[in-house]
Amino acid sequence: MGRAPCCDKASVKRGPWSPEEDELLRSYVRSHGAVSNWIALPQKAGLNRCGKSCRLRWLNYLRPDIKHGGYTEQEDMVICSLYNSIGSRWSIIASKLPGRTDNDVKNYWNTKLKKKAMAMHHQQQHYHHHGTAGRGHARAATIATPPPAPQSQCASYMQPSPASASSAVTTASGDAASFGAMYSPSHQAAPLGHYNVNAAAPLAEFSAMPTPAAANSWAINMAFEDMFLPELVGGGDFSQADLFGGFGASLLQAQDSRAQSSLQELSACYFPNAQAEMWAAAADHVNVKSPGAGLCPSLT
DNA sequence: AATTAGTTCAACCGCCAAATT
DNA sequence: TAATTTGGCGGTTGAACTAAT
Repeated sequence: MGRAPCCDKASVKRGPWSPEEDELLRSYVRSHGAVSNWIALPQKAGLNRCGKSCRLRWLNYLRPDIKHGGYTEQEDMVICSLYNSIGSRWSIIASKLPGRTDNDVKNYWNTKLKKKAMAMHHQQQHYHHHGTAGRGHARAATIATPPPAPQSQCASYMQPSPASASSAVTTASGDAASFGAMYSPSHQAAPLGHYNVNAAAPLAEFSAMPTPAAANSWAINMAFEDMFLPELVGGGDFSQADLFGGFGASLLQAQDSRAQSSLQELSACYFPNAQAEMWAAAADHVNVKSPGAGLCPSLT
């Protein structure tokens, strides 16, 4: 037997909210401050709605500091960077974007940004297939090839990671794995901008970010892989496919202890449960000490 | 002008973990 | 300690809207 529903779904109103309902909820929160019990709120506020629905409406729409639409290039970069690093942890990603909600970021990614990134990837694939004849490996081509014109330059930086070249993209982990596998940091070039996921301050942690005036589009003016947290992964190859799939072996072979600890810290932050098992298994093969489980303090 | 296809996004669903009883 | 309640999250859905034919 499952748990009891939080409300009687047959009797509460569902679907789009009316302006009157919005006002009831808004005025209740305004007069009572932070809501401690959303389940009890509908009755107190005079709303015929499920408490969870009220909470969602407030958090995703009625909160006064919410921003809708109009995503900036900087925000795009934050989302792509974090998605590549941690996958679809929308609440964490949204927490780094002031005024954005997890639902909004998720929708934005699913409807627009993902396509944008995929298009860039295909563009890059086309460049390597047709513009670098005779070269066997995409990465080698990038290193050997001077930066071409802007549009092609974008493509040239879009490198599938070595891990993704084999079966990584077909992992059952879905978009996070495949996208991460496609777009991973593969060199330690000085980044135009990068994001410190562990920083408490949202957006401000970007350094030397191109301004909108200087950069009409990050897709063109920024090396895509530079967005992907080189400081956290020690500058080495690191992909979502590694994280979800062959996690232990390839990562733990890294000789740089600083890189190892960064990787451990990152994975411990976001995958505390699965991560403990993986490190335990990996420890059989490599002499690496497992970090403690639990979220990073900076993320909580 | 009518129809179809594609896109967007608010809202819901179901699960999980923490808090409470 | 176990059972229950609640908050929070990510995935999914479907109505509304827009563009294409």
